[in-house]
Amino acid sequence: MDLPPLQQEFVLHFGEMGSRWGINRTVGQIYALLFITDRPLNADDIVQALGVSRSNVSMGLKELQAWNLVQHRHLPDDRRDYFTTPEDLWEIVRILVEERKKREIDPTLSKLRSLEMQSPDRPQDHYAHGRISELRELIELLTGWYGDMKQLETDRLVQLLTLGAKIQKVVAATDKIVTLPRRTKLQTDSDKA
Amino acid sequence: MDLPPLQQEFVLHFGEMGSRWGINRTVGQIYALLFITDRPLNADDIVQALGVSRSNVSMGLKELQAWNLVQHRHLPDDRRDYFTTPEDLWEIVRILVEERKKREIDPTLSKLRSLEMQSPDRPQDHYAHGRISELRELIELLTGWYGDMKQLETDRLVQLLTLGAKIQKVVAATDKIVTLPRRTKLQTDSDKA
DNA sequence: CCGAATTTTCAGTTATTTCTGAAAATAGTG
DNA sequence: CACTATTTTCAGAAATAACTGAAAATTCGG
Repeated sequence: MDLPPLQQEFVLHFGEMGSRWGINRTVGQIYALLFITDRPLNADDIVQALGVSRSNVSMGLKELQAWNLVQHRHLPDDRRDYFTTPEDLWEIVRILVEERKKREIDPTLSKLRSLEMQSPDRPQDHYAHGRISELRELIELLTGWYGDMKQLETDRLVQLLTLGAKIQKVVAATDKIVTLPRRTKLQTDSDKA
Repeated sequence: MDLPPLQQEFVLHFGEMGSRWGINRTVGQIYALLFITDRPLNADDIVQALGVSRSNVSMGLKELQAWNLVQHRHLPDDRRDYFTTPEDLWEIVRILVEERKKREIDPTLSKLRSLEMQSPDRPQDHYAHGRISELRELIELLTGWYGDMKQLETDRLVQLLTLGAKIQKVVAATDKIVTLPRRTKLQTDSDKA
């Protein structure tokens, strides 16, 4: 690998982290490299920086493009493809979450719903059925919330995140003023009590 | 695999999903099985249900224990170890997030901070330095928010999630009343404008 | 402390994923 | 359309991860 120390350590770290998230090491490294580099890079720049094969880079870029995680550029008087990451970190977060949802959450929700439909309530499936419903409800609650949050402009989102727990007081204060939607059926501590 | 259809399909699905998240398929299957089963299971029950080797189950359970994801039980007049998942789904979510944070986010934060320290501002590192700071700030904001949220009782949390985007109106309404903490340095749309 | 029941470990095997070089495909230029 | 630059594909090699059976370790009742 042919990179200055700061960049190298960064790239290696995200290569490692990537592999814990089911992302292959090289793909993680390519992304990290694009992320900390000031200008668009072409495939050969990446080959040189990371010391992996040209074909590996090609496959890695293809993967990143499938995830919408890199932007494609062309420089004047240069036929080669150049790549960058979005400047805006929040944009990156949004894309990551959105793609992950599309690939993992949505199919899981379909599967859970289909499982609830089929198998018309055999007694030995009772418990499993219940757990599947609970899980589906939980995921629906979380994805519903996410759907709301993703509409927000970055400014508002940062504001909410910064508020943190204080939000609770705001809500508590306005509890009786604002009309709350009906509660879900998810079991909560107070249900048990 | 020796399971009724509903259970089998559920278990297979989460085995698959697991592998996309860097969790090995068998571990995912074991957890899914414990999750939809009404009673604690011992290792041999799992061997029988999933059709994998005893040693594989032993290693899988060890992994799940390291992640705090299973509860350990003993039944009277039985020396074998029995395992279950928490009844409360929210508890499972909390554990998952907490462990993931411990293993992935916290080390990443340390790494980013250490990178910011070292390499005393060589000009060619300027951009990388900036990106690293931005990323660190973003992660700090998110983990700070998470730290706040995890304090909340399930009830309150569900309430907030259910409010969803409406929360924004509440905040907007009380914007001038509640004292907001200082804004972070993360770039936002309005900074650019 | 002995022996049976149970769990864990681990070296070797198998399966899966990643990576490479070479060849094929594609795209741009004159 | 031919030529060159560039990217993509893909079969096989290399690396990694998962899985197994057998043996070792542990636990517990007597």
